[in-house]
Amino acid sequence: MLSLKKYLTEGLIQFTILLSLMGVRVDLDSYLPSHLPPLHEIILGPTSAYTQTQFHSLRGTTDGYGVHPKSVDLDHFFTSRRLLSRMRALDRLQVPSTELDTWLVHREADSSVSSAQTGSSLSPEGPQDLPSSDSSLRDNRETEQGRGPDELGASAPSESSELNKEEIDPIDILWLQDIDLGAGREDFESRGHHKDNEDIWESLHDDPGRESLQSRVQVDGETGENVPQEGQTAMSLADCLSLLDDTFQFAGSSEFPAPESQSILDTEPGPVALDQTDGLLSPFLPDMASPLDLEEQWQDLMSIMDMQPMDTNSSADDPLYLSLDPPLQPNGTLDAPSLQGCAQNLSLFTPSLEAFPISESPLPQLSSHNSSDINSTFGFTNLTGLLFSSSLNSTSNETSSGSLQDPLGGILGDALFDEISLMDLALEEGFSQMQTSQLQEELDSDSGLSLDSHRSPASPSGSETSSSSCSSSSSSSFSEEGAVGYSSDSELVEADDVEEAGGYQPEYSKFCRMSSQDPSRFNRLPFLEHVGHNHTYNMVPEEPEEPESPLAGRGSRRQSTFIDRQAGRDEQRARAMKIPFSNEKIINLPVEEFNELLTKYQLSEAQLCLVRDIRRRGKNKMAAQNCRKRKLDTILNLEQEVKRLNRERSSQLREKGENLRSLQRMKQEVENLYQEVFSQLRDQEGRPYSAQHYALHYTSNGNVVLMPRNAEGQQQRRPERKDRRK
DNA sequence: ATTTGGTGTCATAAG
DNA sequence: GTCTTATGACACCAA
Repeated sequence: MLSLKKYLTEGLIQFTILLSLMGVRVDLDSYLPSHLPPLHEIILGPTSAYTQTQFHSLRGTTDGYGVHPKSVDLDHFFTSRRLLSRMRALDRLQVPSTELDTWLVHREADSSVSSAQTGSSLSPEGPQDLPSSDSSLRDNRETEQGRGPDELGASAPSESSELNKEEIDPIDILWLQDIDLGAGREDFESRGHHKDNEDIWESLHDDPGRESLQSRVQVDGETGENVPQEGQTAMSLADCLSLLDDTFQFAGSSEFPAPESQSILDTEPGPVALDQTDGLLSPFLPDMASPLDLEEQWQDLMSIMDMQPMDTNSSADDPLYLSLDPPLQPNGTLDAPSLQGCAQNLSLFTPSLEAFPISESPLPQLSSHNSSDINSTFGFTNLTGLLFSSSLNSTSNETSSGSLQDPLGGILGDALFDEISLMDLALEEGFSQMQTSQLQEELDSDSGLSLDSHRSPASPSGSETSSSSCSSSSSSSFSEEGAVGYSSDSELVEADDVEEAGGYQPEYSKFCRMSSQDPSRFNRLPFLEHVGHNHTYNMVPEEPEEPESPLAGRGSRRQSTFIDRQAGRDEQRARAMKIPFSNEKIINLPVEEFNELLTKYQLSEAQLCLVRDIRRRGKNKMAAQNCRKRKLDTILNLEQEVKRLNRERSSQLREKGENLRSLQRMKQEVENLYQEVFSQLRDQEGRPYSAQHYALHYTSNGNVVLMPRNAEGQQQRRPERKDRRK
């Protein structure tokens, strides 16, 4: 019975995987036996991300920053923060986070990319932004899903949620492996993709005057070279390339002023031909006699793109032309149906495309970027350059290895992924530098962090006036905030924040406790007033000139010090010197009123000196309190800034990983299309072309040219050669 | 006995 | 020149 259950469970899981292949999401957890872990744990293994830790409750507030360091609840808060800081210290490690469920799946696909994301995207997010475990989990997932399409900038289908994509991801890997093993080919051939492709093609080329598959077949039939799939495949390749070029908008790149997509693919209707020419180069040029740097390669490519149509010049050594006419709009852009058709076409050759809504979600997002954004985001030249250089590398390897079945295979297999890895590294470093500089800038520029901003004379002077005005009527307002005279930005912010202000106010009252020695606060309390005025005999004499109280020293030292602290030494001195007005007035009166007060009474020199000292010390005491509070606020602001930057960093790392993955998928599709086209090309004798000696190249007018590899090196330097089309 | 944080005070610079 | 404010440094105290 148990084995039967197990069998059924495994079958359910496998069935779910199959359903996910078809884009159907099945929640199998509800069907699983209760003793089994959830399905995602069965598939992915148990993750700490799903372990609901109650560390959120360690913070009473949203993130704990509302708690002032001087809060009476500070022990509790710092305990929480210590735990959290430990978790943050695990930045590079696996930190429990609800985001893990997204990235652990990708780890299998490309560990190089996702590992960095996993480490970095976790630490600052997760616990800090989670007010409670339950709601945080839900919120995070919501934000994750809600943010996903936005970050992709895509009109992603609603059913292709983030989770769906992640579920399909490993399946896509299996698909790719099947393709590599040749299994996928027969598979989708057996599915009758020919017919589908033809349908798609016909739908895209409903006008008989345009290039149709049949016409291509006819032309190909003349030479006896091509089968109908070639045209479709070639069109798919062209569409895909146009998509890529459209997507990345290489034309706008100052570094690599690539031609616009329509310049590449804008082909007037004409007979499809596998012409022979000798003069064209291609970004796919695999064989490079001499290694050129990317700039030179691009110049060559540009010269090719700018070539005018060539005059026909048939020769035995000329490379073959394969004219491709992608369904372009009059303006040269691909309309939505074209995209759809391209996606479907692509999906026929690369079933993984069905798994990834690449034509819908990533591409529009990427196309929204301008070239500088792309460069800044990816930190590399462009896809064409990548393909170019990578194909070069792969070809150079091919000549030695002899395996030329996959001219672009090196792109994904070695060179491109290496470059992506390097790019990732460079991005990582650049990002860190950028973030460091950004942090520096913000620390320098942020007024909330600048001490100078707090040196605004407004608040102290305002406090001075307010307290002085209050002091004229009563002494009640001295120890109020206005008397302290410091109001920081963070204070205002936290006061505005309902969640965070709660912890701050008690602290502020505690902070105000620092002014408990102030006479006004002292006088506000009747019993303390009584102590302050009537128990001076407990005062321990501190200054020799002050007359000793006859009862001094009689009380316990502890009691005297307590009273001393409560009353204030200056207060005691003032009483000892029989100063006829309160210390509060001495300290807080404006200088004019203070001088007027001094002139009102006939004071001795010692009394005058004491009064001035009291005033100086009192003001300095408040200044010191303000200064310390300002320091604390600065520390708090810095801490919040660090937290914000950590969140920003993880978000950008996550976005970078998504972009890299979508780029890799696009490259994979291009490579698949290339292989598809190349493998179906036939020479006059009906034999397939050897990848060792021939390679497909891409021209500016949308043609794909089959060129001998040995001629490429020669023609690389002859970009002025004119295009020839039949 | 030592450490640590809070507080007051002084000295000094700057506005 | 005076007053006020800010701040580093130091000492004291209590936990």
